Amino acid sequence: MISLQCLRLLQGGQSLSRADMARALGVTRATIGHAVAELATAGLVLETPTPTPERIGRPGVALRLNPQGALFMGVEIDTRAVSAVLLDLTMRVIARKVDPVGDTFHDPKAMVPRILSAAQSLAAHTDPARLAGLGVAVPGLVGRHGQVVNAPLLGWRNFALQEALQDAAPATWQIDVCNDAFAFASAERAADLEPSSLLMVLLAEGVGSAYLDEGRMISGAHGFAGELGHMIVSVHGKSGALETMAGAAGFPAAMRPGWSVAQGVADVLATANTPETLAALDLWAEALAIGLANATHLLDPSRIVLGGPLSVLYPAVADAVTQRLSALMLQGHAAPSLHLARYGGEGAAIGAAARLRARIFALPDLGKSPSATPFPTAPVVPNRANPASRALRQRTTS
Amino acid sequence: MISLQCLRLLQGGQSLSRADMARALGVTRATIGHAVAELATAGLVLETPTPTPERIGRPGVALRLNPQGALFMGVEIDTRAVSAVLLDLTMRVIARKVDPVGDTFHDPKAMVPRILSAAQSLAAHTDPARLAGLGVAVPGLVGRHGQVVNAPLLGWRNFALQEALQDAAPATWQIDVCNDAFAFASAERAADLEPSSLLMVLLAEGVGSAYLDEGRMISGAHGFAGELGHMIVSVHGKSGALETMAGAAGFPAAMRPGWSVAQGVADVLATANTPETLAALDLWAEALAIGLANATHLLDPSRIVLGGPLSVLYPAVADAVTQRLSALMLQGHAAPSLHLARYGGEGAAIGAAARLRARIFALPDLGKSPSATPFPTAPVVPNRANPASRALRQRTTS
DNA sequence: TGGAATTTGTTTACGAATGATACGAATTCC
DNA sequence: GGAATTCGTATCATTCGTAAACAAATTCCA
Repeated sequence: MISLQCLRLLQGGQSLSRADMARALGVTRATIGHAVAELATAGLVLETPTPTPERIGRPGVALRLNPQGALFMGVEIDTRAVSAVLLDLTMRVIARKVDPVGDTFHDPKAMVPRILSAAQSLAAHTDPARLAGLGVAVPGLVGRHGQVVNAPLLGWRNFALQEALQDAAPATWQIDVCNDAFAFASAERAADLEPSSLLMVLLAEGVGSAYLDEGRMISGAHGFAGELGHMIVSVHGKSGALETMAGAAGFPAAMRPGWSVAQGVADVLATANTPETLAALDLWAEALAIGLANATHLLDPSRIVLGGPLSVLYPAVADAVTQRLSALMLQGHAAPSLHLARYGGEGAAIGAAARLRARIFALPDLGKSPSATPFPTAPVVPNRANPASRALRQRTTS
Repeated sequence: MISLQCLRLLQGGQSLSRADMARALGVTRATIGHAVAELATAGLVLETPTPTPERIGRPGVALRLNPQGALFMGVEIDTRAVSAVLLDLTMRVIARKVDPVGDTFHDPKAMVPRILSAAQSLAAHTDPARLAGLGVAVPGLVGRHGQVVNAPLLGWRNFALQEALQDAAPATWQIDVCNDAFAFASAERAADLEPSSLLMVLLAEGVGSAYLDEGRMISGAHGFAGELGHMIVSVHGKSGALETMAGAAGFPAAMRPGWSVAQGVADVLATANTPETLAALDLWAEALAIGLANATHLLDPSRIVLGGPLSVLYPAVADAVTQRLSALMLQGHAAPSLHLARYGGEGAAIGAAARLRARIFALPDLGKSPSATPFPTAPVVPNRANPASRALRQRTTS
């Protein structure tokens, strides 16, 4: 129990000594000693070559996450490719693979082996015992059990993707299928040091979102929360779903028939000074500001993070959006800060993997009765009959 | 730790035997025996006169919450009165007091003693040692620390009400100041047996809301979440904040100058068949449906509960609202069910008290290090040197 | 009517986790 | 080089929960 708390202290990449942890958790150093020994034999933490002594007294031994302690695969599915990444415990991408799909994306059943083969080729880079599992991000409505309820872009309806993957994948892999905005938000969350109230807005063909309240994902009763794109807004007298105005599919002037999102965005940037484009951007800014204001009044995030292909247009309208957003805010209601996402095109795939990573740090749900350990705690280096307290000491004793 | 879990099992008013609890929590009966003895000496649970033997074998002893185990006061503040209720552990109102305020409500500082005197007169009904504290519901923006940031109806700005009450109230009282919609939602939540994803919408002069995701209140970064009334919507070409269309202050045709909400509502009901009123109700239904659809796409509640004075008009438009709401829902997105609130005019006061009650059942926040017990566990009947296991047995041994 | 079967609640012995305390180790200060 | 300080560990006591056994209260059935 305490060992999990210790692990959580290292979650953000910090280096702490045992004594630091003891102070942070309000327990004795002895207790931390046991917990760390446990984590070390499980291969989840490492001692680092002691950074800076500085203070008087015996310097502590810095502990950090073992990057190789656990590995996670993340896959993003869209109409062009299956993009997969392999993530280590410190959130570093250590391998990637993009597998273009032709027209096969229409058939979810046919995509299952494609997803798994992309994953398998990443899995080859690492020790299978350390591989926690596979996360998949899908653009569309995904239920609590990873079933794709409706993914209009892909043309999928009611397909139990998580179940299908679970059946076909190695039994040791954990499988998690989720909405792409949820995944993207998880990536941002994992990179945060402290939990915050964060609204992730994914600007792609549609407009998706995910809200993390104090670091906790708000998924709703069915897992469908965050459909910001379907909010009805009215811009310059025209009323309709936000994503018909702020999403790529409805971006005025930019999205010519047959163009990809990237082409449209490139064209907008190339013609950024023409009156036509300026007007279109202004309309976009207006729609965005109203949508974000509505979401802010309902959710009160401290930060809004914009991601997705269209978000590269945001700097062009940043001033207009923030200004209108502030103007729309209720008296006393603080306008959240607006940023671009930390991760770019790979964000959803990284986030899908990050969701699995988060399980390792997740507090047990005290609501339920019995729960298995989130990760098999097999030692990286099998040591015979060690009293656990000697598990680290290689560096010190050598 | 286990004793809290036992308490939580009884939260909804259920009667369970020790063996039932052991099965539910996946622990041995011995463990439950200890935990229950602890709860019994703390005066939080009681044995009941054994309801129904039924099954073969020795019948279990039914346990339930001791209604007198803890008492909570809740106060609602509006422009007409300070309304206070005294709630027991089983959510029953055991005393009430309405203290009309004249024009003094404008001065928050002057309201502090009025709130406390109303509370004191309720506190006289009960044992001070069993009185957990006082919850206060305020119509307006309330920050995380119970400071009223902006309450337009009352004309309050930036007043640290919780702090002021804490200073003036008896030191043993816990004080909690929150938004009225949050309070109302807490009342509904407490009456639920299972945690659900519930959107509470409070239809008063303004339109407030509160969302509970799987039973957990979503309060936002500053505690300002739920300002549904400030969502910009467009109804029949007219665009503006939802509460100017669906709130009493902006209810067309009904709210004549100088009328109270109650008068306006009565007038609407009296003239429900005139074309004018029908048109007004239709507009109201339309605005409500759009607001609820927007909120549903963002939050995905399984239930929406309507409360507040205006909610009595809802049955007149129920069909229109549910129909339009369904029509606006995204393909695959389930429309939530719509209900009227369980509690009427006292809902906010009851909810303010229920928030304190919820603390007794709250799981400890594993994020923080040291936490005091949420409730002083002084025995109701001081028994000398009892080995705790004999604490109940009165009924059995007599 | 009286045992057999069954379920409940408690008791006793034991194991695991954590705190308290003491001690050796590693470093700075002087 | 010694005093001061901090770190990590070892040892013992305490607390919490389990396992197993047992007494109690009831139904079933001859």
